Amino acid sequence: MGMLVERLRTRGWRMTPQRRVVAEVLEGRHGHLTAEEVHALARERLPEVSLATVYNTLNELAVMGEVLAVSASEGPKRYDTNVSEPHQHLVCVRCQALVDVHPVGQDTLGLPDAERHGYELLDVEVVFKGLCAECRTAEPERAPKA
Amino acid sequence: MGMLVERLRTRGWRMTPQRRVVAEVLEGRHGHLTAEEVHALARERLPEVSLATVYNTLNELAVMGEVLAVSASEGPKRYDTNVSEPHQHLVCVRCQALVDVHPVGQDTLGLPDAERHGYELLDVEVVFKGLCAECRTAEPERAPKA
DNA sequence: GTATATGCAAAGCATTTGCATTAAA
DNA sequence: TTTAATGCAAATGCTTTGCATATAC
Repeated sequence: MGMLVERLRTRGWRMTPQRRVVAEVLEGRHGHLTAEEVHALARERLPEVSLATVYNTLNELAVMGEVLAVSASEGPKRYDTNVSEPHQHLVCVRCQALVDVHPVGQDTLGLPDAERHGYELLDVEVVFKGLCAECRTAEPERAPKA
Repeated sequence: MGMLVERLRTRGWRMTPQRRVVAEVLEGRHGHLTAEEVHALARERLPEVSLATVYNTLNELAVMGEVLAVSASEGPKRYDTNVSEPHQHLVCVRCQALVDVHPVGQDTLGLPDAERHGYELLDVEVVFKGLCAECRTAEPERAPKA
């Protein structure tokens, strides 16, 4: 059984079959799944699990910092299980395929005081946009990829 | 009358009262308005204009590059009229107040080949997240600000 | 036993769309 | 006169919520 499930239980998270199965799906696949995809995979193991519960669980995991909700400008949110390693995203503008890229230009993290407008700076989100290899050649539309 | 309206007409854009009024609202206010806000302001001048038309018009302007659709992770899209000057955004995570900040760490625009995963790079979006001055002190929730 | 999670179905929000009507060119 | 834009209301896609039931602790 996964470390994620352990960690959550020790934090006093009430463990149910539904929550366990969601945690296991996330732990198994390191990807960028949508709520629907998590739901589909969770159902393979536990057919009764509802989409509402998947959403609730993903939101809780996000609050606990165990998962990162990535909102591409198009389409549904993706849930990123890679929370330990700092990274950024590269998204295909055509098919929404998403990959992790690793910090280059970390210096962007600094915004000079003169540019802070009184804000307390918490984070920077950097999203690279492009066309993935398949979309550079293909004509027809494709389904999004994790 | 604004230069925006002129420019659009010379590009062969069919000019209607609705479109003109939307263009004028955008030109008057340099801000980051939502579609609803644009609609409200447009109605002050032309009460019959519909929300659907505002959406259609904003989308067309975005395709023409006259406006930039900014999707904050929370809430509706903001339409940014500042398209000439390269800049980035700083968003309050609490009230969604949004300000422009000016390119620092432009070098982020480069993603080394080794990190490109076969993608053709088109753009980078950099969004700084923080707490605005008001939210740093205030307790109660506030309405979003342009 | 009690607090909390679940499933369902309905509501929500932002946005798009179909279609008959109207108006710009 | 032709081609395209409008308004409306309904449909869409994603996500949240209310509430009665079920269940982990």
